[in-house]
Amino acid sequence: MKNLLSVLKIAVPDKIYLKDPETSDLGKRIVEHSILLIHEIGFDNFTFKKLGLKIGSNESSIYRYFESKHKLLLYLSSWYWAWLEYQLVIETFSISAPKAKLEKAIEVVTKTIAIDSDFSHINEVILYKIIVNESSKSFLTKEVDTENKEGYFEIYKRLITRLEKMILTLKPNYLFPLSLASSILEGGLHQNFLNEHFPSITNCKDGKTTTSFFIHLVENTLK
Amino acid sequence: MKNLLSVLKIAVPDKIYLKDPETSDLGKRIVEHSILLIHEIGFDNFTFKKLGLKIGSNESSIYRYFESKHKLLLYLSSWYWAWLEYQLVIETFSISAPKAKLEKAIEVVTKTIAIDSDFSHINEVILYKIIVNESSKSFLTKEVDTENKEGYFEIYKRLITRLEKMILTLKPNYLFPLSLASSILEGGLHQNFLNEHFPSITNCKDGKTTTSFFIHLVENTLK
DNA sequence: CTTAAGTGATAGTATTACTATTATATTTGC
DNA sequence: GCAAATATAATAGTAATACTATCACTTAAG
Repeated sequence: MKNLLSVLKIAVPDKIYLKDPETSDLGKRIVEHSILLIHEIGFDNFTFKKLGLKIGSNESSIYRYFESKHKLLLYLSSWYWAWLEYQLVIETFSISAPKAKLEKAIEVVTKTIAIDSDFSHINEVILYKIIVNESSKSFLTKEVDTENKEGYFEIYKRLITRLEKMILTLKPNYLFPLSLASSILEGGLHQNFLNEHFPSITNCKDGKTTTSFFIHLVENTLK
Repeated sequence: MKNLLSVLKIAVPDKIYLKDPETSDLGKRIVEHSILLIHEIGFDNFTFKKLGLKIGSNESSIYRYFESKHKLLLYLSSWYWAWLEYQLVIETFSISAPKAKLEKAIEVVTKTIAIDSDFSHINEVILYKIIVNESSKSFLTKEVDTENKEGYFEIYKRLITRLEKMILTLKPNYLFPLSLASSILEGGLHQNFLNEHFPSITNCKDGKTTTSFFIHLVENTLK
């Protein structure tokens, strides 16, 4: 995993940024520290000015990479979904039994990320927390339809169709494979959000994991 | 339904507002037109100044009712959840068979609201669209834990525990009744969001409803 | 060694999300 | 019917936000 990712590059739709942050030291520091700062103060309170201060750089320089903080959030989200897609593919690749394959897939996309794979400047544990707490804001906007047409959500949608395929392999005549797939993905994030902020309305705690909830749910649904 | 609601008042936690908007004509116009304006331009672009302009009133007067636009969103969300709880209770009250009761409950909480009950100044069809597109922003903030302690999400949580009870009545030994309940509620909104903005990753369209997806899901899960 | 590209510094703008103050209009209690 | 309280409106002001524009300087590439 580590080896492969040191060769491969996580590919984010290039319309999201003005200049690819992976191509320079400053770009990498912008991404790295934006994750830390958004986690620290929340996306709503996050500004490029504060980030500039944190990395000892100038606000105007950050604007050369991302035209707005919203685009930066889209970048971080896309990066995460691409990374997760990669995890999904390699972890399920060698499994041929449809049920076991889908189970592994559910595990990959619903588990809380707790270990940083440490192959890059990006801290996946913190990034995952941002995804749980902020990623919905990337599509809950008035501009979502235009941005969708521009391709900003391609990776996310591709991830869902990957899950869809696995569901259909297990049960070809199931009527809601896409809805089930999107429910697993968003629902997984939501249960982990509840676990953190509203523990009184989730059972995914005290040893019972979000993954086990969804595996049980999906298995019975597709039985 | 109409008759009852003309006697009853939808009760929103009173810490959410500075002055109860139900107690004055201006207050009602604030709520009524904030729904229309948020729907029109989106919550992020919505300001009290624009609302004041729209209702021919002053920004400062609106601030006497709500201390921020975030509090207004909390108010609208709470109002909707309270209204939905009321629908849930009266629609399921007379059903004693656990399975039929839960089915009706799922129907009530996952269907797209298309008819305004017209008992008040609040347009429920438009409000529902705001809930689908904006309500997550009411809890996706850095202040969520403090606000939760203040009781701003009580109605929402109570609604989920109502669903939980119905689930447990049908299957007392089920391990995830709260998670299933919260998945139905948030998942229902999310599928309707996808239907509107990302139709390529949902099956809840073309005659197949969100409700039928969840009824199938829940029935199999609790079998 | 010239040129282009990247970065930094500074300034400026319209808007936002409020707070504060004062004035005016309306309602209520006696 | 009138004073007092309350509600609303008008205006001004503030710090911060989310940028854009310009210019200077430094570094890297041909």
